[in-house]
Amino acid sequence: MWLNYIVNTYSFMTEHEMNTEQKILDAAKDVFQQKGLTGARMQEIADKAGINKALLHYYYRTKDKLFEKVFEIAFSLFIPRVKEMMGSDRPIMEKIAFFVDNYLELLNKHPYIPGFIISELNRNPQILVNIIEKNIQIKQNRLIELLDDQIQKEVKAGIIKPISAKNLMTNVISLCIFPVVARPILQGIIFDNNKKEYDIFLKERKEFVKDYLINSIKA
Amino acid sequence: MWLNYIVNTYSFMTEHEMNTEQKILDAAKDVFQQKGLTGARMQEIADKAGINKALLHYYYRTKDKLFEKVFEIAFSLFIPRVKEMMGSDRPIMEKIAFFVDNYLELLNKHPYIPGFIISELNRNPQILVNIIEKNIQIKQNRLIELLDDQIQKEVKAGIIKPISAKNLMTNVISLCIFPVVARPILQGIIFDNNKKEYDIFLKERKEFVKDYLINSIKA
DNA sequence: CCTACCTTTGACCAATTGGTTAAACCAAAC
DNA sequence: GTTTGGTTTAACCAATTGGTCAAAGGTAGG
Repeated sequence: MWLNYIVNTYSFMTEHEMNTEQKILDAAKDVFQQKGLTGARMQEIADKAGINKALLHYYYRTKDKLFEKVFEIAFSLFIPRVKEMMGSDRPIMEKIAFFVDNYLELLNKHPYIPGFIISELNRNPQILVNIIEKNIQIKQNRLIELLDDQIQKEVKAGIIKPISAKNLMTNVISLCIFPVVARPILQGIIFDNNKKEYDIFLKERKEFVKDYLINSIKA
Repeated sequence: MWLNYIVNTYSFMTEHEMNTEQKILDAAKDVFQQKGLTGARMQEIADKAGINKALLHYYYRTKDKLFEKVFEIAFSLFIPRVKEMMGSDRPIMEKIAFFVDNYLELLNKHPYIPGFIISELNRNPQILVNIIEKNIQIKQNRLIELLDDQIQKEVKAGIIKPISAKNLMTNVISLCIFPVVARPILQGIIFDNNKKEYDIFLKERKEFVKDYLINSIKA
């Protein structure tokens, strides 16, 4: 089970219903992630969930509704986490170390979700607007402002070099996610398509990225 | 015209043919880029090219063949460029500055191509194998080895801090491409979906990334 | 047992989609 | 002006696909 989302949301359901719905979401997540909204087939999702196709439409009336749910779950697993991790009151350098550690672990557990989010969001940016409308606490402007206050204080205190919160956040996230999202290219071009070598590379990069980021801002 | 690829490849063609074929490739590029292989419709490509759908199949027998062509053109615009730019015999820091300048300019001209490549490659990594088979000079292992030699020399000479070529390349590429590829997310979450602000951010980031990368490796 | 309600299914449908074909078109060669 | 070759089109087709529906299955309460 990739997320006990449903368990929390619909705790009044019977065990049977929960299992079917969970099986559907699991299957849908796999298929949508690999083939995208337009490439996925309801029949394939039904097969993978071990149910009839009509039952799929019984639980989620349309393909779009099912997709929306899957996307929302994937999104809520990766994005709000940023806020949690960067919102504490520790020094910047500790925050970065903590973030890199945790985010790379999360990425290791769910390597296809960021690519899925990015792909589908590029295809239809409107999804994000809907999600943000539904889910107000996702807005992170305030986080960026607060983070920037903290950073500028630490800059003035001579702890770190001058940098904006937006640039720092972008750097941190880029260095964490891109090597996972662009794996086929980097593995193919730089690593001659050697999967094992790339796995090792990613594993070793965990410590590297942390040190690199911290050293790059240390005053 | 997004690329005079055809002109070079099929220079024996009449002007008329060239125009039709170019119109097809232009339209196909737009549609494939926005909707992906599975989301694109041959009818839409034909409409956008101002021709009949049957004519599309006259030039490119199948959707897959047309897609392959478009993908290959997009790919060859972005990937071999890395080799060109990193293959000179200048010092590492100059190479990085040159690369960032040129790549960010290229990205500004074709912001949707990297996302397109990454999306489709995640969906079907086999494409890359085919392209590399066809196009031997794309293999860049040798480049990485040479680059690593140069780096280790400069490290020993006390010019830059210790780093591997693979990590350095990954960092440079990540910091350049990710903010463009993940624009919908970053713009939505960090910039409250303010398109203009994000444009400014990307523009200002050009100098920032260059300085950041160089300072991060300077001994 | 039976009623009532939710779940599950097989059969079916209308619309879409990639692809084909035969005929029309058109420019250059003779 | 007619033949010849590639180019363009309208009409058509078979297969796929998201979605529906009526009926069957199953289960808890009376």
